[in-house]
Amino acid sequence: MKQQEVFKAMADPTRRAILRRLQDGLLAAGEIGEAFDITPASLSHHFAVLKQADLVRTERRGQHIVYSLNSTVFEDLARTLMDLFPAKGKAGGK
Amino acid sequence: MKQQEVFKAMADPTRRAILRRLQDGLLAAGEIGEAFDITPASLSHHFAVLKQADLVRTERRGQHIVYSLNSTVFEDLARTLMDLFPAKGKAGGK
DNA sequence: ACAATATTTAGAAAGATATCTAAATATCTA
DNA sequence: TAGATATTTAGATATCTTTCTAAATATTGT
Repeated sequence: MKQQEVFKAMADPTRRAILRRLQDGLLAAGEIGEAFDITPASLSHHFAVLKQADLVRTERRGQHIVYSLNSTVFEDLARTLMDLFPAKGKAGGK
Repeated sequence: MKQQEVFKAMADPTRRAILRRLQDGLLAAGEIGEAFDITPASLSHHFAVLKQADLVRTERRGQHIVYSLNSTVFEDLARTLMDLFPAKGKAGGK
C-alpha cells in the first residue's frame, strides 16, 4: 500500500464522497460528478489522486470511463489504523 | 468524531509517526520531538492539529506536557473506513 | 523574584492543493 | 470522416500547510 498517497487521498471531503458514491457499484465519471458542484476537470483531478492511491480502478466502456472501488486498499488502511492503537496490536507493531 | 479534522491530521507522515511513538505510552512533547529533525515550534503545531482532531489528549505534569493517544477516535475512524467498503457494510451504510 | 527548562504563539516564507477555463484526446454514430 | 459526447491534460490562481525564527507563557528550583 502506498500509505502516504492513501492517507492524502482520503483527506479530501470530495474524494471521500466520491468513494461513498461508488459503494453502490460501478459508475462513470460523469455520473459521479452529477452529485457535486464541481467542473469535470476538477473531478478528473480527484480521480487521478484516488487512482494514484490505488483506491479506485478504472475501465473504459465505450465513451465512458467507469470507476469502481478497490476494497483491498481499504482493508489495508483499516488494518494500519488498527495497528496504530495500543490495546490491540501486540507491543512491537510495525 | 470530527471526521474531516481526523482525516487531515492523519494525512501528514510526521503526525502519524508521532502517533506511533505514543503507542508505547505517555510521552512529553520534548521526548516525542527527539525522534524528529524538526523544531519544537513545528512539533507544537502538529500537536495542535492532533488535539484538534481529538486523536491525542494532553495533561500537564510539572514543566512537561504529556501526550497520550485517544483510542476512541481511532476506533471511530477504522469503523468509518469499514463502512466505506462495499462487501461488508450492509447496503445503506451511513 | 530570577534564571533555567519546556512548550506554545505569532508572523513570515516556501511549497502543496483545489479549483477554474481552455484545449486536447478518445470513442461513438451518422 | 465529421460532429457530438465523455474525460483528461495544461496552465493559472487563490488558498491552505508546513516549516522556520523570534518572542511569549508556564513551571520549577535556587
